[in-house]
Amino acid sequence: MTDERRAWQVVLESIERDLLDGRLRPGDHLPGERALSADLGVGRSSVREAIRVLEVLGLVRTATGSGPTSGAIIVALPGGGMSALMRLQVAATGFAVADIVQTRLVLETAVAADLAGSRPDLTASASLLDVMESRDLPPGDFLALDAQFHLSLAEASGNQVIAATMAGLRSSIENYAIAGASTLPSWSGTSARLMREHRAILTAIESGDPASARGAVHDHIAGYYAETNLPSRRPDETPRLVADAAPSGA
Amino acid sequence: MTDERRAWQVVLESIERDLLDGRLRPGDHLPGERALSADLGVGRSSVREAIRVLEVLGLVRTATGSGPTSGAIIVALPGGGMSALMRLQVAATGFAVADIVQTRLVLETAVAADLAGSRPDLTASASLLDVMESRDLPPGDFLALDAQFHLSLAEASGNQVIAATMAGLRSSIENYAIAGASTLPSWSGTSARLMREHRAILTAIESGDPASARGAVHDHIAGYYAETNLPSRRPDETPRLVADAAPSGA
DNA sequence: TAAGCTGTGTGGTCAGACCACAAGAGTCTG
DNA sequence: CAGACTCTTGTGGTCTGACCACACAGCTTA
Repeated sequence: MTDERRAWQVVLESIERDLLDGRLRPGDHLPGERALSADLGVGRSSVREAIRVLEVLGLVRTATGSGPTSGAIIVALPGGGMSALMRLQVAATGFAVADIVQTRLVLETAVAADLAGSRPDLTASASLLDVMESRDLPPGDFLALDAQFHLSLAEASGNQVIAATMAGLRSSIENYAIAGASTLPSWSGTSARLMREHRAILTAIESGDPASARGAVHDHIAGYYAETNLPSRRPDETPRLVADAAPSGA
Repeated sequence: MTDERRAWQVVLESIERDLLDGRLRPGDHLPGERALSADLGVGRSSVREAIRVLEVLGLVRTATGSGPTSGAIIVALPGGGMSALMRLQVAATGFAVADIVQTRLVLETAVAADLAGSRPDLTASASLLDVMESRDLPPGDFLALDAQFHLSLAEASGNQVIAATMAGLRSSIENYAIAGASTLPSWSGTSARLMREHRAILTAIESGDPASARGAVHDHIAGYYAETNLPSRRPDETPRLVADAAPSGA
């Protein structure tokens, strides 16, 4: 009964320890799969399962071939993992869409208020708006730029955690946002309103008024989702009663 | 050049589609690994890599043996995956501890303000405080209960996304919180203060005053981390310049 | 009837074999 | 000598087949 941990968890823990102790840093290569397998005394398939987890979590990037860009490299890109996690949780009804939207409201209003207090450089955000306003875009393209705009505000705030979380929240309900666009009475009218609201958000931030920045963001997000009638939860769902031990996770 | 996607991504996408289309719901069993392998035309090892990802993300639970509790079962427990993701991102310096704390502030103050407005049942939270005050606890045990208390508030708000995110944020800096405790001049003094602040938070919520609830939570969280001088970022870190394509994630 | 045993199907793991790929070393050619 | 070419090497990606430990279901046995 030794070996309480699965073999792949041994690999994951070994890599996590190397990260915490500074033996592995972003940009470094992981040892090859065969070498890790031999070092840790586990099969190569177990090593691969651990690396797969790290890849989905946005911690490593893998590439075949030879040379300095090949192999598994530590990258620490939080966005990808957050998006995958939240999208799948929404798919499995672990997350309700309404909760996602509410969380967006909390985070984005906080970001806007923070930016209004610090007056950062928002040229990147503004140029995104220029692109959106330059020509008529189909809903999919428009919403993609819209997402980029919101993300750019989070990045301007300098908080990587909030930025990554927002990216994940957004991508998890991307399908709902796009599907909702097709139910609108007038896409051109809605998109015009969204663009006005975007400008209003920037104006409020640049005027240094946290309260009005917060309000502008709130109305912008809440307005779109109210207008598109997104599902609060799967209608055919029975009350969730899934109670079980959480996986020991990494 | 067909087969743009890796084999394990094919499996992941298939399962995600089944979830979205309602063919798989929480509580259901996944087909066996060998069956999935045959159905999708990929090797069993690729199926296992996909399932491993789902397990770490908190979407499935696997068990050996036979019978209704064995196999891979959809569970949709967001907490575990969020914790693993954030802990590893912190380990890889993708997330700065200061950003984690700031995000906690944003989310938890919002939760407190929300609770103050809705007057929910907080007996679970209160009984946790009773336990914490019943006897002198070592820092580790105390902080574990402290985390549970904060989580219970998020759960009382009913927002699963915020609750899961808070759990992940908290666990990602658990080590820092515990390490910080040992640097305190007087643990008993600090813990007494923390307990007072916990009661103050509950009182503010129950009095229905969002602003003071928000303030109480803010001071509580910010105070502890200011007192423990947690690292803002690894000191030996060069400016991060890791730019790379994000893994296509699931 | 009740206790024990065995069959069967599950995930967990390993070993080995290929493949495609990309860089670098070495070779050939002008 | 410089450039283009070829081959070697090492990487991750995948598949196959083989075990193991485990847990339940049903049968066998006392």
